[in-house]
Order: sequence, then structure tokens, then C-alpha cells
Amino acid sequence: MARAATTSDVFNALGDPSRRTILETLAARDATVTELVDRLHMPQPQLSKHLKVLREVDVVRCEHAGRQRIYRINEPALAPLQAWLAQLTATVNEHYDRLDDYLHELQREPDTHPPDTHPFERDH
Amino acid sequence: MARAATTSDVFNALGDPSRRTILETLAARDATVTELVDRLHMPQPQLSKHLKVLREVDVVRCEHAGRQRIYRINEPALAPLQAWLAQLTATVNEHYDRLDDYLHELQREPDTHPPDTHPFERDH
DNA sequence: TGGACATATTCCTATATAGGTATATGATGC
DNA sequence: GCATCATATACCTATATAGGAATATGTCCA
Repeated sequence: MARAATTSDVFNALGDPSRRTILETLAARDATVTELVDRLHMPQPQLSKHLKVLREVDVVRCEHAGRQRIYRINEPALAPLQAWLAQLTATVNEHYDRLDDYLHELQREPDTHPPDTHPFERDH
Repeated sequence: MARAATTSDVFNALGDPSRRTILETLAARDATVTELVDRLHMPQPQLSKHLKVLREVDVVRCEHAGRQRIYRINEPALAPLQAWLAQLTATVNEHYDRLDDYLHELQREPDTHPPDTHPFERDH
């Protein structure tokens, strides 16, 4: 099977470097497609397609303004992504902490804990 | 052209839901391939391949332990990703602030600023 | 040395794009 | 209505996988 659709989730949509560049540009200032074309030196159809992907995962939204469309970042859509990362690293650190606790307990009273509850050793 | 290689950057590597699930599992506890197979009900070759991708972007590392390999998350590899997100949202918020400043200035002394320095309006 | 276990790799297929080009749709002003 | 500008879509090709199956590599132990 092929890779999952870029429109299925935000992570996948941000997997493309061009789209990240677009977001970086939009972060500094909302922009129309033409402005993005000028700044990023990217063909217009390509930009429209990338913007469509970003739109479909709700990371950007656009507002009609005459014949132009003003694209802007929809920051809340990035929150779940940041939350996932934060949760992941938090869990990892929690793991470190538990390891420390375990090692300290080990030093005080060895052979008290069943082997299957032992966390794997870490070399930090 | 096709999509970029998943091994080219961390964002792309995390685009796959299976790989995120693997990371979530590893966050709770370092694990061998077999343990991951048991917990995630994923075929072993598939897991090894996903782990290879994660390894190539340095998000996980493995330690040889006899005939097993203990995989663990290499948290520092996630930092650039978090930094990118933080920078992006920071810039967006800075933008909001500048807009607020501008609107406040506008209220005090209208028609003082050249049009090309005007940020696009936002409806927040 | 041979067998069993753990993990990685190879081979295969179907699919989802990125990027390019040409064209369609939409809005504006004359 | 028509020319023009702004954006989106359609169509095409090449490519990078995910996922599955079979196999190879590596390690331990009797």
C-alpha cells in the first residue's frame, strides 16, 4: 500500500518542506497566492495545491477579498500537534524519573522488586 | 515527482500514524521488537521497517542486548521539531501583537502609515 | 555443529502524491 | 459582453513508499 493521504492528518501535511516554507511565510504575514508566488518563487498551481492540502487539515484558512484570497494560519489547528509532542516528551521524562526512583530504591533495598516490573536500563 | 523521502526529515518520518503509535509505546517504556509486535499487533517485518525509518532520522536508537535489540526514544531529536512549531506560533502571535499595536495607533492618529506596511486584517 | 529464537532485508504490488503544463473558474472594470 | 487579473483544477509522469510474504542474518544454547 502507499503512504497515507497528506490530508488525513496535520503531521502528514507538514511532512512536505514546501508546505512548511509556506507556513513560515504566512506566519510573518497573511498573504495572497500571488504574494506567496513572488516570495517563494514557486509556480502558482503548485502553491494552490499545497494551500489546498493545508486548508484541508485546517492549518490555513482563506478569506475571499475580491478576486484575491487572503491566506492566514489557523493557529489552533497546530495545537494538537504540539500537544502530542509535549505529551510524548513528558512521558519519556516521566519514564526517566521512574527509572531514577527505581534505581534509588534498588540501592536502599536490593532484590525487593519482581523482575517484570523493572524498566529497561538507560545510559543517561 | 513523488513525495520526499520519509528519512529526509523528522516531520516526514512522523507523518505515518503507525510510527507515531510506535513512538507512543516507546515513550512509556523502552522495548524490544518482539515486545512491540505483541503490543501493537503489527507484523514483525513491518515494525522493523518503521523502526529503521525512525532510526534514520535519529528519533529512536537501539542497543544490542544478545539477540534482542532494545529500542528507545532519542528525545533530543524531537527538539528541532518542537522548536519549529514554537517559533511558528510565536511569529504568528507576534503578528497579532503588531496588528494590535497598529490598530491602536490607527485609532490615535489615522492615515499616518503608508499602505504597504499595513498588515492584513484579522478577525480575531 | 545444529536448532531455535530475534531481527533485518528482499521482493512484490498498489497507491498517493509532488511537480509540470495546460486549462477552467471567478471576479473586476470598461 | 469582453479583456484581464487571480486562483483553482485537470491531466500527466516519475517516484517513494506502506504493507505483505518469504527469506536472510545474527545470536544463543545444547
